[in-house]
Amino acid sequence: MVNLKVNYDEYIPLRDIVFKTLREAIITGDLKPGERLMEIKLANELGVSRTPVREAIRKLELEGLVIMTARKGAEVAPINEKDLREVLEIRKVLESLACELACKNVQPENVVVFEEINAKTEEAVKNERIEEITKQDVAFHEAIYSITKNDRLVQMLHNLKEHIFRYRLEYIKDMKNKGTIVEEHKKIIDAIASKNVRAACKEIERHIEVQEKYILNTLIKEAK
Amino acid sequence: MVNLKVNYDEYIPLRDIVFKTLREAIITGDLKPGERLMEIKLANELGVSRTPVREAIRKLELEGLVIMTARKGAEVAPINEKDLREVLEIRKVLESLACELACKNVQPENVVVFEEINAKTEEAVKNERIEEITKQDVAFHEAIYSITKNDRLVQMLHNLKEHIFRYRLEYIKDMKNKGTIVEEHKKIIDAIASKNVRAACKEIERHIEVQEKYILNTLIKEAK
DNA sequence: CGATTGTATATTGTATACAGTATACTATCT
DNA sequence: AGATAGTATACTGTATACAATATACAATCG
Repeated sequence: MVNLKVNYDEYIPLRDIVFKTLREAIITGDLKPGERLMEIKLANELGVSRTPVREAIRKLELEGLVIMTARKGAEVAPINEKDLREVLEIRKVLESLACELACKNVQPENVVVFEEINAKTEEAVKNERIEEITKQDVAFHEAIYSITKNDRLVQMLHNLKEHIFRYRLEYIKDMKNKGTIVEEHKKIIDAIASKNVRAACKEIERHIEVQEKYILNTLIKEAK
Repeated sequence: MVNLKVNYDEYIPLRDIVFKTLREAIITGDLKPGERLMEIKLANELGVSRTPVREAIRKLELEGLVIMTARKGAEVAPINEKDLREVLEIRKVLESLACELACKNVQPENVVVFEEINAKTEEAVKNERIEEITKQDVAFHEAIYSITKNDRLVQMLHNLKEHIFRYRLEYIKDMKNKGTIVEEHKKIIDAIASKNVRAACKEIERHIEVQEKYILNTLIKEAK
């Protein structure tokens, strides 16, 4: 018999496509903070009916990317310093937990992967390829997540990272800090490789704090 | 002029009512793990149309309380040891963060509130009033959250706690551990009152670990 | 001219209708 | 009898229709 498995993952409901599309638009800033999300308009633009749009908005609401006002509708959640601080405060302890779990589960082959990613990051930094730096940075953190064996944690970190992205796109353009990323990642890799939980947590927290500082600088600059 | 503020919070969309109703039903076990959530059936039972039911399900999906299968529908997420461990692992670090922030922000009057709640808990334990113990336990943790000044953290902890509730209802009935709650809370209060971050974190983590142990015991017993 | 009311329009909230797929059951064939 | 195909039914996915409310603008009154 031929292996003709009907791939169930193949079918993606419109609501999920709309959800991802809108989320992407919010994260990239295509939809600006405060901008209203009008169902009919979005439906027309996306070529679907209101139903999938509404369902997508419900999810965005729970993710905190849009704010609902009863009978008025949804608007893109504002970004501000308080929000950023809150998210990073949480992300810091969750990334730290991820590192702790990574220390417990790490295998030699994982370390190889970490180092490969970091080599690519270094390369990207040399060539000043910002897109690539971002991509590899994400890949690095994902690689850590993947060995935590805590699916819910991974999901939550994904979610938080998307929020950060709303800010980070600006920050990453600031090339001043690009050199330190590689070094910071190196320290984290070493700590995890040697299963040094304390050091790993310390380094990842510092790593996030560095980010925080740069992003806040950018925010303040923009406000001026 | 008369103060006739039209309370905007007064109006609650059906989808939110349905959402809360279904969530409650899942948490209390009224809707059992694995049970299918059929839209028409639920709509009829609740006396609404499918639309608000669907939107509520979308939110439950993102909260992880229901699992979607494309074109088949939603079913109540199963509860199992892995899920519980994952949630508690996360909750531990987030509660710990909450305590850390509480240490930073705590005022004398907050401590008074903590102690009042714990006195009520002790009273409830004496009278073996399980409902009341649960209520006061929740109030205690909420009281800590309320001084963290991190709204997103509070929201996430709320969410996690609801998941735990699916398990805890069983565990709290096990009266063996009821005595220790008051002591544990006392230690946490003292640590926060003296702004001893390290001790507060240690105690809250231990507090959650105790819970975890009891819940897991209950789960294993039930599996038999 | 400013304030207020009335009215039209836009938008959300909710219900319903229609289309397509999955599931269960029955009938048929071997 | 067991397997397969056919068919009816149930349910989700999507679109649309209708109702209620918010918003903006014009008309009216003082």
